Amino acid sequence: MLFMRDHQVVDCLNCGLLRLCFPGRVVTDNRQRVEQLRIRQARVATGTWLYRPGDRVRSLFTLRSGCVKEVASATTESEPVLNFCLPGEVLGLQHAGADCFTQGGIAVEATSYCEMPWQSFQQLCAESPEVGNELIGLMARAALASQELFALIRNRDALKQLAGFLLNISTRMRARGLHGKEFRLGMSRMDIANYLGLTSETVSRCFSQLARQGLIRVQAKSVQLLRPAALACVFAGESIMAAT
Amino acid sequence: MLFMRDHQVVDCLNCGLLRLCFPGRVVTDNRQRVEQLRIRQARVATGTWLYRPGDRVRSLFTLRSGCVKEVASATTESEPVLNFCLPGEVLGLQHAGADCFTQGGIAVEATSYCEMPWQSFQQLCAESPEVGNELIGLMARAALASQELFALIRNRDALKQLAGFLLNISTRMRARGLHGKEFRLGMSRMDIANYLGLTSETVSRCFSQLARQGLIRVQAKSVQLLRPAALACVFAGESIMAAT
DNA sequence: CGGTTCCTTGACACAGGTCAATGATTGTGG
DNA sequence: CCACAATCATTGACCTGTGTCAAGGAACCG
Repeated sequence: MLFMRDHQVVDCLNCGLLRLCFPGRVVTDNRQRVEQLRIRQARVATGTWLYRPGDRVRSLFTLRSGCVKEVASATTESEPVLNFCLPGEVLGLQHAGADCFTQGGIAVEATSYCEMPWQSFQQLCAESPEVGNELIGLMARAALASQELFALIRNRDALKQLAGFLLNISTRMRARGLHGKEFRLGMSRMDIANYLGLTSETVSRCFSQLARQGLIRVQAKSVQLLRPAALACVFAGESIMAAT
Repeated sequence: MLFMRDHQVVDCLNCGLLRLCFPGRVVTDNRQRVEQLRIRQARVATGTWLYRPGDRVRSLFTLRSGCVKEVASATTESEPVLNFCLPGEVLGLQHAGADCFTQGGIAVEATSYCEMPWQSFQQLCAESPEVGNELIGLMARAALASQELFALIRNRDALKQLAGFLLNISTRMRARGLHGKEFRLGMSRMDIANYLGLTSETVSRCFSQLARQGLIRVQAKSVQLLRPAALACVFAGESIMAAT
C-alpha cells in the first residue's frame, strides 16, 4: 500500500463543496475568518487510516470524494463498522472536545478530504456565536441521522436491512446533489456486513435476490436502483406492489 | 392513567443533581446566569409522553429519577427503542436547533425531570462561550456513547447483547454515583427487546440463562449483578472462567 | 499475465422468531 | 386493605432465516 499523502493548503472560497461544509450565510458573513482556518487538503489510498484510536484529536474532516468507514477498534478490520462517511459529509464531529480518538477512520477507497484544525475552528466559534450554532446544529443532525440508522439495522431481516441501507445511501447522495439512483459502493461486502451486523455471504445473497426481483442492478461495486419505490416497500416489510 | 403533571419553578443551586447537568466550574462561574434559565421541574406517571414526534422543540430535559425511552415513531409502542435515558442524563440534545421533534420520549416508569427552555439556554451560550463548549462536549460524548451502544447491539448473540446491555446500564449508574451492582430496570422486557432488536421471549430466556449460571439475580424488575467480571466474559464471547 | 483478494453460490445446522399456555406482578375498585 | 382483572413475564415446542463451512469464479493489482 502506497503512502500517497500530498498535503497542500486550500482556499475554501474556491471550493465547490464550500456550502456543504457550512451553510453559505455563515461563510459570506465570515469570509476573512474562514480563510484563517488553515484548512489542508489531502488524498489517500484505500486502507489508509485518517486517524486511529488513541491519536490526539487535532482536526475535523470533510470528505471531498471517496468513502471512509469509522470503526470501533484499532485491530485489523473484521470489526464492527460504526458509520460510512460519504462525500460532502463531515467526519469526526463526535470527538469535539475529546483528547484522543476512541474510534478509527479508514479510507475504503481512494479518498480526498479537507482537514481543519479544531483550534482555529473553536476560535472562530468564540468570535462568532452564529458559527457555534451551526456546529451545534450539525452535530445534532448527525446524532439524529445516527439514531435513524440505528433503527434501520434492527430491522431483523437481512433483505430489509440491505434495502434500507441502499435507500439511505441514495438519500444521502441526493442530498449532496449526486445521482441518487446510480452510484458506486466503494466499500467491500464485508464492510457492509460488518456495518449491518450480517455476514458477507448474506449481504451477497441479498444483493442477488434484489437483483433477481428486478429492483436493482449490481455490477461489481456499481449499484443502480431500478425501482426505488418497490425497494421502499421491501424495507417497510410490505410485499412488492406495482410501485413505479 | 392519571395526568399528574405538577410544574414548579426550580432553583438549580439547591439541586443535588446540579453537577450532573453541567460541570461545576461552569455553574460557579455563572451563578446568576444559571438562575435565569427558568428551569421547571415535573413528575409524570408511567406511559406519559414528554414529547412526541412533530411537537415543537422548546426545551431540553434532565432526568432526576425514573427512566425515559426514546422512540422513532408516534405509533403506540412495539416500535424500535432508540435509547433509554437514566437519572442524571440529558435528554433531547439531538434536537438542538431543530424545529420539531422527530422522535418521541415516553416515561417507562414514574419519572421526575427538569425542563429548561432552549431559548434561555442559547442566550447563556452566546454570553459565555465556555457554556457553549460544554454543550458541544456533552453532545459529542452523547454521540460517542450512542455509537458504542450501536456496536453492542450488533453482537449477534442474544446472550452477549443482554450481558452488554446490563454492563452498560451498570456503568452509567455508577457514573452517576448510584449502585452499579444492584438496580431496578424500570422498562418492560418488551422495551428491552425493542431496544436490542430481539423479542421479549428471547430477552426473558437470556435473563433466565444468566441467572441459572449464577451471574445475576433477577427478581421482577430488580437486577443484581453477582459476577460482573464473568458477565464481561460472556459479553466478550469468552467462556466463563473463574472470574471474581 | 499471474497471483491475490473479493464475491457469489450451495449445503447444512443452530440460534432465535413465532405461536401458545401458564404463572407472576401491578394497579384498580369495592 | 383486600380481591380481582389486566398486563407482563416465563417457559415449551416447532420452524424459518441466517451463520458457518466450503468451493468455484470474477475482479483487481502488481
